[in-house]
Amino acid sequence: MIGAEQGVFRALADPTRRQILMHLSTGDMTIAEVSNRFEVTRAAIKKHLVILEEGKLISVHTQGRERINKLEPLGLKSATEWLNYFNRFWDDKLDNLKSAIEDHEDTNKENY
Amino acid sequence: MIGAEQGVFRALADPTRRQILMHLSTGDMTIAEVSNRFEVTRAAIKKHLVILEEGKLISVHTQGRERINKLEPLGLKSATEWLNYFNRFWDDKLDNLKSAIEDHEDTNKENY
DNA sequence: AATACATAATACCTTTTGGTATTATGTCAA
DNA sequence: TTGACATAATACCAAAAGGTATTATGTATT
Repeated sequence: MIGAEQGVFRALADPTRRQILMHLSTGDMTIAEVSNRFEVTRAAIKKHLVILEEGKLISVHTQGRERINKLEPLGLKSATEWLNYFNRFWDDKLDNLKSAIEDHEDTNKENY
Repeated sequence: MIGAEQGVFRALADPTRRQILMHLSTGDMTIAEVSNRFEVTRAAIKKHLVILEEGKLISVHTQGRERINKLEPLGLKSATEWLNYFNRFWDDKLDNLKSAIEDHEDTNKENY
């Protein structure tokens, strides 16, 4: 539960990086191919790719003079698990509320 | 699918803020109660709480001279949904892989 | 070997972020 | 009403983030 997710949440914090992940979900791309899909410089995109790599959300494979960037969806696991803690928490609250309502209904019935 | 999740991802990017959410999952707290659980200043915690509020992950209710901070787990919904896109994506890849293997096995059988 | 090309590395700039310290405001309680 | 207390607001600082421009490096291609 504790703390290996920092790199992932940091990587996801920037909208450009989230869009890069979306693009990479349609197929592997070189830096040039990624940056063609954005207005910013290739250098800026490269920085984003490094941060995504540090967060283990993508892997990079050198192929001649090109570097292929590949999505690693399993890298999102720690973030997903962290969020699930709260989703469970919320579900429990709803269950408790439901039980409380049912109990109340039962109580009412007893009054008749 | 597109873009209301920025506030949430921004809020989740800081480890102190994620810890605050964890603490609030055990019960509502005033600013003082939250900041007692951290080394940093009350003012710093207050700033984090504002960002969490902007991301709709908590709500704040004034009660006399105190302000009660309350977790809003539903605020995590957009982030969860965003991540689910990739979880689905990953599941599909696994399914495809599985089909491919099964197809290959079938092909092999046909050869006997 | 020479040149073009994809990427890396460096330097630099501006804005945002996370933090402290200090002062102000509003509310409770004697 | 006056003092104590919880929070707000402001000013300020250092570091990190996001970006550009420029130069360097390594790989293909001719």
